[in-house]
Amino acid sequence: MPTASAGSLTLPAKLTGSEEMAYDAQELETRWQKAWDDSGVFEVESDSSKPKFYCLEMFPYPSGHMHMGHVRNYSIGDAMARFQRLMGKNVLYPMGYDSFGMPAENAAKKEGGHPHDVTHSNISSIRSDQERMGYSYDWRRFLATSDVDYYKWNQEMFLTLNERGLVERRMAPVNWCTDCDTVLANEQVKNNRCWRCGLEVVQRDMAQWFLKMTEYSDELLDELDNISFPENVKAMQRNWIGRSHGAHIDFPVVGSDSVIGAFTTRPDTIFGVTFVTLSPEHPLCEEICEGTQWEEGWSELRDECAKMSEFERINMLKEKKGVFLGRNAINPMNGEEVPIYAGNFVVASYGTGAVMAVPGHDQRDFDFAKAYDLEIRRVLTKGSGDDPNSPLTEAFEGYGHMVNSSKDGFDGLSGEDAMNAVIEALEDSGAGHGTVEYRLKDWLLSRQRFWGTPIPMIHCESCGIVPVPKDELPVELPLDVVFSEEQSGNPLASHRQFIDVACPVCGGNAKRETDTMDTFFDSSWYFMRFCDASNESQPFDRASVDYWMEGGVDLYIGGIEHAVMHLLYARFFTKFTRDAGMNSVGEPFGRLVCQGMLNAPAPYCEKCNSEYHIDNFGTDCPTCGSSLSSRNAKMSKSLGNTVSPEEMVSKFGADTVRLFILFGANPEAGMDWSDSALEANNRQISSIIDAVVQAITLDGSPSEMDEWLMAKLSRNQTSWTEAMSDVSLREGVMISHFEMLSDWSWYLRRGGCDPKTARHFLEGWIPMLAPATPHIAEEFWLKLDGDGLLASHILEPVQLTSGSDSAIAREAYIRDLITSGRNLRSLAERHSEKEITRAVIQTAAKWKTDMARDAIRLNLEGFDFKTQGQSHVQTLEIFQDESKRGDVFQTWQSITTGSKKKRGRIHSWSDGQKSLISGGLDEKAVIQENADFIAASLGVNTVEVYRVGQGEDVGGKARISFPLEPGIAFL
RNA sequence: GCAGGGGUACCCGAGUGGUCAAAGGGGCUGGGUUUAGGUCCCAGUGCGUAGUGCUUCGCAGGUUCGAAUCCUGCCCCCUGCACCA
Repeated sequence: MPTASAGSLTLPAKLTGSEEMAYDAQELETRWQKAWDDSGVFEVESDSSKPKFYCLEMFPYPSGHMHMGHVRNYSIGDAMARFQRLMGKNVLYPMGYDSFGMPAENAAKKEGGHPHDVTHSNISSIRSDQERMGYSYDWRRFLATSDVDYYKWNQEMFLTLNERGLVERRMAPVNWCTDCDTVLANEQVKNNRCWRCGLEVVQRDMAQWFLKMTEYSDELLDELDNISFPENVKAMQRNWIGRSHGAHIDFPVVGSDSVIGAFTTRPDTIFGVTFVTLSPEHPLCEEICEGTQWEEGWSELRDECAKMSEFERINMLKEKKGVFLGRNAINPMNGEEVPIYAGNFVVASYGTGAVMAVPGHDQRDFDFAKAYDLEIRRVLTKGSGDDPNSPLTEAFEGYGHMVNSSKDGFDGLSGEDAMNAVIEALEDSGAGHGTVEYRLKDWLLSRQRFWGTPIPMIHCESCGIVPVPKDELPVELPLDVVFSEEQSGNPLASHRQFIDVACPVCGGNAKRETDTMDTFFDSSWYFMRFCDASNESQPFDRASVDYWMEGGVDLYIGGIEHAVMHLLYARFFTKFTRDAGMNSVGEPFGRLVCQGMLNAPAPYCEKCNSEYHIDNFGTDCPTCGSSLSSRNAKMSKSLGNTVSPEEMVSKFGADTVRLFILFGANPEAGMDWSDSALEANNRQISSIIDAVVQAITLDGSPSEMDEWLMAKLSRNQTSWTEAMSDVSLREGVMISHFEMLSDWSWYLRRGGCDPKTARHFLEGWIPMLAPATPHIAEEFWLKLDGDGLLASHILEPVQLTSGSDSAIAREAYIRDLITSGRNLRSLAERHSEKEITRAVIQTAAKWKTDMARDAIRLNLEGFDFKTQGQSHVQTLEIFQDESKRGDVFQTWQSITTGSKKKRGRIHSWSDGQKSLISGGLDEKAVIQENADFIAASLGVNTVEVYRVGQGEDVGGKARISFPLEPGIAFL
């Protein structure tokens, strides 16, 4: 038996009925973890003969320990990886660490030592937490981005980017975080605050390294239509890239050679321009007003805007403010002179930092014009009834027909036509052209920090900036660097041995670049490295990446916080490497799933509408003093409502934690932590163990329940496979861990006891338990004497047999009978003076079931009951009996067309019910055979059953009896 | 303001045209088990009723033989972006 590697067993191989499986989760789980590890069962290689599945989680930053958010992320991924292996896929499921970055550097500063050591001890601790959860990673593909084995390829990729003209060093106003002592990329600034530390960023002019991501703007945007990302992530990326189509229009400055270039998305409003607005920082401002009476006003405005952060400018300044700059500009379409203003609402960094102002058709310009008494001109009408000369009370921003054009050939045009006509005219006169603007900026890559990949560039006194030759890589981070709290800035900058270098071109004195790369560079291609993680001659082999990443990573799971940053950079990298001939992939992630928040109870004050740290449980609100209630809030350190995975695992075992996480909510949904629910899941596992032990030790003979059980297994497998394939893990787990168990219970309750059936059932069921709870599943597999490790087992779906539908329908019939019997019994009790002891069941008269069968057949043939039903029913033999005519009509109607409120039964019967009727189910016989069970379920001593007419019409129930709905009288 | 996602029973939450008075879980109620509590098991949980009924899925209309599900308008909530020209 290949399972020998599992070591000593908790249980004897053969169980007797009374024995219970001692569930020692700690022992059992670590034993199987070791068995999986020893067998190397999760190690994979490219294999073009098998369909592949690349399952990946956003790799973690190695802070001290794994937290619940990680557990959720990886439990989802592991369930999917294990599921896909069961489906016969070649599954790549790797794990690594995003280990460069500030926290390690800060820790080193605080505690002394080197970030390298801090990082490595963190990695081993988080890795052992992951191993304890039983995640099925191919650990041979382990990588840590701060290892030189990895970051040397960062440097090579950087040089490749440089070769392809995608690297640029330029002076630019950049976002600077004083707390982190470094610049930040646009994507890393949220509400003008640093994404990591939350401090407000300031603007500085610095020479920095940029990656020209904007070269891929269009593809990054357009390809969003073809990939399976959640809509909100797509929306965020679209928003971020911010493509707008429009025109660039040149407005010459009167009495000067200068020209103001303005971008507009609405060239159709060109004739409505009554002034031009520049951002106060615009270089032309000074030139225009220098030495005039207007200069002072402008410099005041500029200083006022500069003092404020961008955040304040947006939120505090509701009022439009501007100053005239003393000169006019010429509208190139009509030669009209319009005044030039500087305005506080014009953003320097978007478009050209200059706006052609059309107050009639732009609300901001309208407000500005009102404040400064400028002309508001209508050049579009809403419709035919709209008077082109009536004054506007607000800007009309929609599309409309051009009017009041001071040039022929434009009035009457609207929308696209109008815009195209204007663009064409501008292009003819050379005063402008159609163009596209993007909100996306190039990626600011350099960081003034130590713990990152050194940028492989050299500053030579005579040759300028020179790339490090590829064969001289890596440029290693020195280990002999001293960190201390007093020291700020990058210690590389004062490390002589690192800095001083000979120029690779001329051999003269040169200095190394001391900036390091943004750590998002590391995570922009790690998923490709995983495909070929031990390659020593290149970042990755093209064939490996093409195999594993065809169609992208099949499932990528992580948090929504990376919707713009990481996901956009990774997409850019995949496109650049494709164009560099390193792969043919193009899009990195085929399907992205963003897991929801994990919440846990925290003290909550309804009055103040805020949550407090859990230390406040049992006290009054620290703000207002009213009593605190409890509410679920995002698990966070600040609220202290985090739950330690280690503690939960040591208490309940990894399987319980995994089951709870997966059953608690679907991956995308938010999820509330609940101790009682966790315990309930732990009990569910115990119930499953009991059921499996019982199934293994079953001792009896076959019955008609066997077919039912196998039919249910088959159906459940089908719906389970569907749910799991779709990453609807909650639904999947509900089937595998709840419905399967309740089917088994029903089987037993109904007298099923065949060991052979039980074994077949377990062979189908146990693999379904593995994705969520792999350890107990593996243990069951061993107990069942299954073939090899369950971890490498491929599930053969159970085939439906011909009688499946009716077996299931038959049991459903009994269930329905009991359910309605129970309801009726409580009614009967009110009408009965003595205690109820027996039930008399009358099944429908033969003519009724014949009629039902007839109707089902006719319905299949496309018979039109509405028009032909009446005449058809009159041809029936039973109709000739005059005393029954009313009843016959009514029954026919109930079966076929139904009443106003209730549909005909041919529409409401399930396929199984129809097959019972068509197959001539003998209801009386079914009830008779199961009389004891039914009697017990209905709480009566005896059940009598006969067909209407074959016995006394007890309680007048014959009237009510209907096919599949017998009349029941309680006595 | 723009974009995306939502509003389902006491609560959470599944449900995209008929098999829906609506899965599952929690809570609550009753019964069993127990010395008791807890656990566990069974049942109930819109109203009505010795039965085929009535009323519900944010609000108001509409399409349909039939709507929680499709369409239109409105209200409210969450998330992201935002004087982006």
